[in-house]
Amino acid sequence: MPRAIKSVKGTRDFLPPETRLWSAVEETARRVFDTYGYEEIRTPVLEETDLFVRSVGESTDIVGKEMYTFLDKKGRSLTLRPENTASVVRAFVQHGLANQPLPAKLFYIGPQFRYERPQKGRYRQFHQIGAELIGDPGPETDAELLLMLLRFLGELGFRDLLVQLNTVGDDESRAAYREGLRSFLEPLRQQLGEDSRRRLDSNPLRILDTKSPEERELLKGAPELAEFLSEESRDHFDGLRRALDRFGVAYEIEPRLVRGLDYYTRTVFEIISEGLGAQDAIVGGGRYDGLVAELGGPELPGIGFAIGEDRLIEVLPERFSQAVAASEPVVVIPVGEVPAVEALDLAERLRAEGLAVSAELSGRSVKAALKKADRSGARLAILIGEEELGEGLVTLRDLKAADQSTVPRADLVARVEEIL
RNA sequence: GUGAGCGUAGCUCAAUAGGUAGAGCUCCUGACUGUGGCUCAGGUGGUUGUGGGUUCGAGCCCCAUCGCUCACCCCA
Repeated sequence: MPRAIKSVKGTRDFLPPETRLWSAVEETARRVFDTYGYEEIRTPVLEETDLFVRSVGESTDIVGKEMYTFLDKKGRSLTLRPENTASVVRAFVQHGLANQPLPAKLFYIGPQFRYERPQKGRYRQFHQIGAELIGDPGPETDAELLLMLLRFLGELGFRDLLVQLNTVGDDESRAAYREGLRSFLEPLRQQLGEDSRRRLDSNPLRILDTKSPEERELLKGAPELAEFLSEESRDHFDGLRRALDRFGVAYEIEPRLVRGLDYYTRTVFEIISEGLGAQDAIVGGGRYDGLVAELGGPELPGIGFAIGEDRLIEVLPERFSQAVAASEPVVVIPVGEVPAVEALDLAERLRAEGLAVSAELSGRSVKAALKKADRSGARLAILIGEEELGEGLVTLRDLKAADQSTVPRADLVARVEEIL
C-alpha cells in the first residue's frame, strides 16, 4: 500500500461545515469594508525576497528566520509572503495608483506563510484579513480605520474589545529615542539576556516589550519615547486620541507596544482576545509613513491593519456562528419504482427558483433516505411517488413537524418557501 | 531554534504486571416490500504514526524519526 500523504506541518485543511464560517466572516468583512469605500486587492503569494527585506526589515525575526525563501529555476530568490502590507504597497507603486484619487483604500483576504513552530493560534500557513489606506496623513484617518475595524468586529458579535494603542513617533523621534535608550542600556549590557544584547545593537526598541521580569525591572528607569517625540508626532497622537474619544472607542495606551516590523511609524495598535493562550493578538497594525517611498514610490503616508483570521474564528462569538445557516434545507426522494432521474428533474426545477435542494439519487430506500435527510438537518422532504406522479402531485413532508400533505407541483415552490 | 506532554478504527477512547486489539459514536443493511428521529440485530472499517532494538513474545519497554499539542521566542 502506498504511503498516505498528509498535509504539510503547520498547514490545515478546512472542512465543512467550518468553511461556512470562514465564508461568512469574509462576506461580513467585504460588506463592512465596502461601506467605508475600500476595494479588494489580490496580490501574488510569491514575491521577490528583497521586498520583505526592505519593508519588514532585515533585523526582524520574520525576515531573519521565519520566511519560506527559495531559489527558483533561474536562481531568483523568492519568498512566500509572510504578511501582505509590503505586497500591497509594492502593487500600489508598480501600477502608479498614486495617480488615482487619493487616498487609496484597499483590503485583502488571503493566506500568509511563516516558518515557525506551530502552536495554538500559530500556523505556518495562516490567514489575514487586512486593510491599507495610502495617501492621507491625518489622525482622523487613523481613527476612521480603527472605527472600520471595530465595526467589522462588532458585526461578528465581538463586544468590549480593547484597543491597545501607542505611538512610536516619526523617523527623527525614533532615531533620537533609539540613541537615548541605547545610552541608558549600554552600561547594563551584561545584565541583559542574549537576545536583548543583540537587539541593543540592531534594534533597541524591541527590548522594550521583553517578557523577562529581570529585564522589565531594569527598564523601569529607562527613558520613555514620549520624551523624544517630535511636536508633529505628539500632535498626531493627541489628535487620534481626541477622535477616538469622540466616537467612544475603548482604548488604552500601552507605552511598551512597539511591534516587530520595521516599517511602522507613529500610530501602532493591537487588539488581543482571551481564549487564545499565548498567541492572543487577533489584530495588529499601524502607520507606515515611510514605506511607500522606501519601496520606490512617492512620499506618501500609509496606515493599515491585519486581522488573524484563524485566531478570529477560534474565538468567534457563538451568536455569530449559530446564525450561519445549515445547507440543503430540502431533499427530493423518489419512492417505489419512480426513477432517480425524476427526483433530479424536480430538484433542478426548484434550484432554478433559487432553493437549496439535494436529490436522493443513490437508490436507497425511502426509509434510509428520510433518515439521512433528517440527520443532515434538512427541513423538508419531497416524495415523488408513482401514485401521485401521473396527477402532477408530490408529497411534501415537514421533517420537524412530522406531518405531510399532497400538493400540486405548480404550488410546490410557494408552499416550500412558506415553510422555510 | 529550545523545552515538555502525547500519537490505537473517520471521531472519542479501552486493552489488568509485556501474552498476539475492543467499545461507543459515525457510516451501510435489515427487523418495518411508499415514510425519519427510539429500540434491536448484523456489517464495513486497524500491517497500534514510521523505522530499528530488547524479548520466546511489544499497543505497552529502549532508541531514532515524523506528526500533533502546549509553552519559550515571535507575532496575526
